[in-house]
Amino acid sequence: MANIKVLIVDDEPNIRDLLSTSLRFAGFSIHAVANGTDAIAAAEKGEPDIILLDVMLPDMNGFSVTKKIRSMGITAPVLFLTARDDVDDKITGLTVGGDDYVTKPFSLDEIVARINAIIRRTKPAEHEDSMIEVGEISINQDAHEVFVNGEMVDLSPTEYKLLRFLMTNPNRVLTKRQILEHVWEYDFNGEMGIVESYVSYLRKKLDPMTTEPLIQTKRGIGYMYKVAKSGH
Amino acid sequence: MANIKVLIVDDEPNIRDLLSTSLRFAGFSIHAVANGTDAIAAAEKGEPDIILLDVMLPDMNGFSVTKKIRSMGITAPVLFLTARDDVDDKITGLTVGGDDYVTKPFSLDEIVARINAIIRRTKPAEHEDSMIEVGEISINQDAHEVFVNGEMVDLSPTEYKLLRFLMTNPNRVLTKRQILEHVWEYDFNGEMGIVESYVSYLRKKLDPMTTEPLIQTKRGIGYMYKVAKSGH
DNA sequence: GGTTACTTTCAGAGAACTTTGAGAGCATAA
DNA sequence: TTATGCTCTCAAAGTTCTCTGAAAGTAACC
Repeated sequence: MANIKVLIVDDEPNIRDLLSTSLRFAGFSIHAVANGTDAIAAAEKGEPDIILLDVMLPDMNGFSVTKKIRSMGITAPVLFLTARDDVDDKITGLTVGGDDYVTKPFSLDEIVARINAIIRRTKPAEHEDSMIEVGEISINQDAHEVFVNGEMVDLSPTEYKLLRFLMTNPNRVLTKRQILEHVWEYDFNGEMGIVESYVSYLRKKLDPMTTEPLIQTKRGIGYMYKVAKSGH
Repeated sequence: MANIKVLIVDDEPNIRDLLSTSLRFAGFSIHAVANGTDAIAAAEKGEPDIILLDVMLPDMNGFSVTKKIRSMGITAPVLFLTARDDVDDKITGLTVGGDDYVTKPFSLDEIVARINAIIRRTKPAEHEDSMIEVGEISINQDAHEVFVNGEMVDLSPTEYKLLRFLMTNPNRVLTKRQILEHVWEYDFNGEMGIVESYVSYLRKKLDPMTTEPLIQTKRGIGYMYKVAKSGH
């Protein structure tokens, strides 16, 4: 993957750090600022490939920022961060370009998935594939569709995200905490038992269609999506 | 392996010494401090590759320390040390990026394994292989899987840890006390007979699949994982 | 051989962990 | 409103693991 530059704009330091750290770890180049004025300056100077933009900023709102940078000839797509209540026609109307939006609180895996989806759409040359195929299961990330040996399976949103996270880390044990922190929203306050529940749901739906169970339990640690090594 | 610098942050002198000594022995460069303020200074000056950070510190908690050093542009991954009770709800959001956590009381072997796992993930270039291969047995540390002559063996968590410790010290006699101190948690209060029990479990599972017994008894001292010297 | 000290193995109680089902609460759609 | 689906919690039931203690086995030494 080419080096993708992401500009993060959020006034809450917690969110900014959370996003910076985990997107940097996901392989993106990060520049983070706290307000609209800095965002406009950074967009002009840094030539980001994508902008993560909080809609509520202290000095101006995200839409004004977008209009301003677009008028400057910067076409980088914008991924808006917004509170759930603010998702009205303003946003849905604005996501015409390559833009998209995510509601707070989000999950880290969700943000990474959305960024990749946007890059896929806007830079077809240097993207990652929208299909994830590991073992007997394949996922179409654009359509959110899951196929087991060619047959489609209906998953709830959470089941889908959990499966996607497991499949992007095949043959590696993931602790329940890792799973919780990637798949669930960052302010989730509940118990890890929910991971166990959702693994159970996934197994119930997937195992009847596979030749062998795909999600292995690693007692005392967590779970692992197991695939036979292809190749040597 | 490149020289890995580890910054240890813990206010309990016992724990600090325990960690310093055994991590130094494991080949890391160590710098140890007792509080958050010193940790921030040391992180800035020493440029550690990884930070071992107690969550409960006298002056500030580990979360604040992490935020502070991350906001200074230091991206070193953090391995949090935390009491088992605090894991439930307070730590969510901590293990971003390459971070991980270990609950107190931990075992020394566990700490070394986690550090190596984090370095493998964050510095794929200069890491050690996730496979340990000694004699007829190989261990995949990512998947926590053990193979004897290519065939997989199912081990319990403690059996796995014991075998890993023996295999990282081949052809060296390990006293029962050494084994107890590395494989079991540091506050383990029981008898050394448990080492004998677990060696017995391992033999029962491994010996039927090897050409000769691999764990030798050194009467009056301890045990040794024996391998024929492969031509250098 | 006989004695002693150490080691191996077994069996079992209790603890820890996992799986699953039932259901409350909530949001969404008809 | 009612119906449907989803998320999450809780608890019961099942499973596996840990550790202890005792009995049987083995090596070392006199």
